[in-house]
This record gives sequence, C-alpha cells and structure tokens, in this order.
Amino acid sequence: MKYSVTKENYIKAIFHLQQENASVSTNALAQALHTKAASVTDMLKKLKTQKLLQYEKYKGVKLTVEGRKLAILIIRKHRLWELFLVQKLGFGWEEVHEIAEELEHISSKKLTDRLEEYLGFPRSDPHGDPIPDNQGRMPVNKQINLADLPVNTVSMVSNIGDQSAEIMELLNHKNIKIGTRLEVKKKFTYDNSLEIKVHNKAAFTISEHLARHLFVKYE
Amino acid sequence: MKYSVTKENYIKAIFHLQQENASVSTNALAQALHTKAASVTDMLKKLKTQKLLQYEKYKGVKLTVEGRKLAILIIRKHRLWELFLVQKLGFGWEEVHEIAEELEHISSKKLTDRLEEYLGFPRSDPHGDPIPDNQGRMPVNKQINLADLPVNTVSMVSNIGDQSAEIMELLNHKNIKIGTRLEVKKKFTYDNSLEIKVHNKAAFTISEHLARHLFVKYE
DNA sequence: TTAAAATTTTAGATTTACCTAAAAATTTAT
DNA sequence: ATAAATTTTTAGGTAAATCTAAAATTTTAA
Repeated sequence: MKYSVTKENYIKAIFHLQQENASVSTNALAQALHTKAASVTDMLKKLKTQKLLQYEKYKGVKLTVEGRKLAILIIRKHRLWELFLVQKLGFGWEEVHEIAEELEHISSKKLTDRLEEYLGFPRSDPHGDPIPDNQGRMPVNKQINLADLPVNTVSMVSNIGDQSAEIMELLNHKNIKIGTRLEVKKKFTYDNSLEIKVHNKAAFTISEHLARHLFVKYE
Repeated sequence: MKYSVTKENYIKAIFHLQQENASVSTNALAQALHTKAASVTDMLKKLKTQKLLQYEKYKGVKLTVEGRKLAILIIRKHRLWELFLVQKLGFGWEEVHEIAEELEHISSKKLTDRLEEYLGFPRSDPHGDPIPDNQGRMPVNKQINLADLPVNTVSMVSNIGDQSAEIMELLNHKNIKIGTRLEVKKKFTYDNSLEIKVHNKAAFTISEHLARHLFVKYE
C-alpha cells in the first residue's frame, strides 16, 4: 500500500505523540502538524477508513498495528538517512533533520535495506535515537532525563529531545553533543538549574529547561 | 522558488522532448506524462504565469531560461542519485531509474553538491548520460546511434535511449551494457538488422529497433 | 451541578491536479 | 480550397488537503 506524504506525516506525528498507548488529541496533532483542528478531523476520518488508526468522534486517536508498522518504517528511513548524511556526506548532526524529513518518504524498500547495509547495520542515528530493523523491531535505549540523573554520576549524552535550531545553538555554544560525557555536580532547588561538568573542563550551569531536553545513559 | 513534484515533472518532460529549440506539442507532453491533453493545457497556463515557459494557445511550448535551469537541476539530481545507487549501494544499472525518479525531487542544494563530491565529481551516470555541474553546464557527449556506426569500427556503448524493463531484459540476455566494446560487422539492407561482435565472442544479430536505441562513442 | 471555557466536529469554500465531453483551431488530404 | 481528420482548448466536475466560521460536545471550575 502506498500513502501520500501528508498521510505519512500524520501517522508519524501520532506515533511520536502517542505515549504509553494513550490516545492523541485532535488539537495536539494540529499543533504538531502546523495545521488546524478541522483539517485534522477530516484526515483522521480518511485514515480510519484505511485502517491505519482507531478513531471515535471526540475520543482521540490511536494507531492500529498496521499504522504503527507504517510509522516505524518511516522513522527507520528518517534515521538511516540522517546517519548517512552525517557519516558519509559530512553534514553536521544539527542540519540533517530537515533533509531527512524529505528523504523518509522515498518508497523503495530495497533502497532502505541497502542503505542500512551500507552504513553497517547501525543501531542509532546521530541524535542517539534507535534505528528500527527491517522487521520493525526498535532497540530500546535505556536512557534517563538529565534532570533526573543522580549527582556525581558519569553519564553520556545519548539523545536530544528537541530538534530546534535554538537548542542546537545553545548546545554548540556549551560544547555538548551526542556522546559527550558529563556528570551533575549540584542541583539548585531554587530554580532547578544544574551545575554540570564536562570531561575535565570547568563546571558550568544549565537551566532546568535545557536539562529536561537532554537524555543520558549511565552505568 | 520551490515547485511541486508534478510541476518539476512537466518541466523535465518538456526539456527532454524539446529538441533543437523546437516547441513541444500538448499531445506529446500528455503522452510522456501519462495524462490527458486537457490537463496539460491547464498546467501549461500555470507554468507560464510562473515564467518557466513560453506558451501560446495552439502554438506549443518552449522552456524559458529559468525553466531550462530548473530542468537541468532536476536532471543533475537524477543522474547523481542513479550513480550513487549503482556505485555505492550496489544496485544494477537497470533498476535505478525508478528510484531516482523520486530522489530527483529532494530539494536540498547542499545535499546535491555534497553527493556530487562524495561520488568524486563524476561526468556521467550509469547509463552514460552526462551529469550537469552545479552551474548547470552539461558536458556534451559526442555519441552516435549504433545504427549509423560504420562497419568494422570499434566503439563503446555509451547510452541506452530507453529505460524500459523490456530493453534491459534483452540487453542483459545479449550481455550488452554501458561500456561494452563492440563493432558492427555487417548491415542487412533487407530489414536493417545488424551483425555485431562483442569483444572476442561470436558475432550475433540485433534488430534495427534495438540498434536505434543504442548509442556509442568511437575514436 | 450547571455555566463558562475549551475542544472537537460539521458545513461550506478554496486550491491543485486531474478528468470527460464538447467546441474551436489547425493540419492534412482530396 | 475546402472538407475531413487531428489537435488543442474550454467548460464543467471530482478528489485530496486545506481553510474559516459556526455548531456540537466535553471538560473545568465556580
């Protein structure tokens, strides 16, 4: 079955918003897709008839097994292309997201599988997100929010929970990227800011807001 | 300026049909794009207002400088991706055309230029077609139709003038591909079939129809 | 618990790319 | 040169994806 780019984007957005099997609201989708609630309602009806999701008026939406499969395939392609752009074409990891948004809709399954092979069957993309295999199995990254990391524990930045240019600017300035090893030295309860230390450089402070968007692995 | 995939396909088709600055007919376009003449007329009006082409009712269509630039960019991307698929991902040269039809619409200019660099600034694609550079300059391949090749002249297959699976099947069977060195041993005026000889294998006969779709370089 | 607020859906339009059928213009062939 | 054939355009309509405005439903909060 072949779906339009628009439909694929709906499915992907629902997948990303659908935490713990909870259903996704029309408004949340409208915001994520930069469109209006009325448009979302229209589209959900169409996607329902295509059995990609379960939808009841006023009750929100959940992906079916079929829908989830499609979402994972799109994410697989997105992440493989991101890694290709960084690893083979020398792009910076902060500039590949936008290009991968287009490449993820290229349909050839053979291309996806060959690309994966060419990249050596990677397990995660340049942002640290896991890459689903060609059976749709997604490796689970045991990671924790930096704000929840105990003090004095060495950890490695494994994920950035936001793709905006703004966070990238800040992280570049602070010299933090995927793979950066750091530990939390102190937590300030006043504003929940954190004092962290990278490698053996001088410690510095980051906001709670930033910490909440950084994920780390440890032990 | 960003154009829809459909519009890009119209521009590309006009470019390919527009020989020697002659204008292209509505019907020819309809056939090339697998659509109807009425739809073509509609679209030509839109593309005219976007200044991509010159169009007068009943007089056919020609690309403007702007339109030609766009066409060449699309062809550049198409051919770079084809080469990438063959050279880096190990695809057969007969299976890449269809995939490149999708990849040629990826918009990032930086991606195109990086891909070109990654491939070592190639001058032609796996079918032997020249790849335009990032200034839109297209190397001219001096090639001749195999049917017009003088007898007993060693030449090299440089281009296949048809992308169909059918011609590929035949060529695979005959063991002919881009780069194959061959010479014409005899021309039969009865049906214009040709006896050709590849390397030092036994000579065999090909139809005029096939010969007309094979292009070679010699001297 | 019911009124106000927020969310969601419906109704009715718009734009893009396409279609068929019929009219208009051009080309070809007698 | 004019009638027939062909090509091209116009007119009017459809489906996909969007919109605004208004109605329906659900949630929240006094």
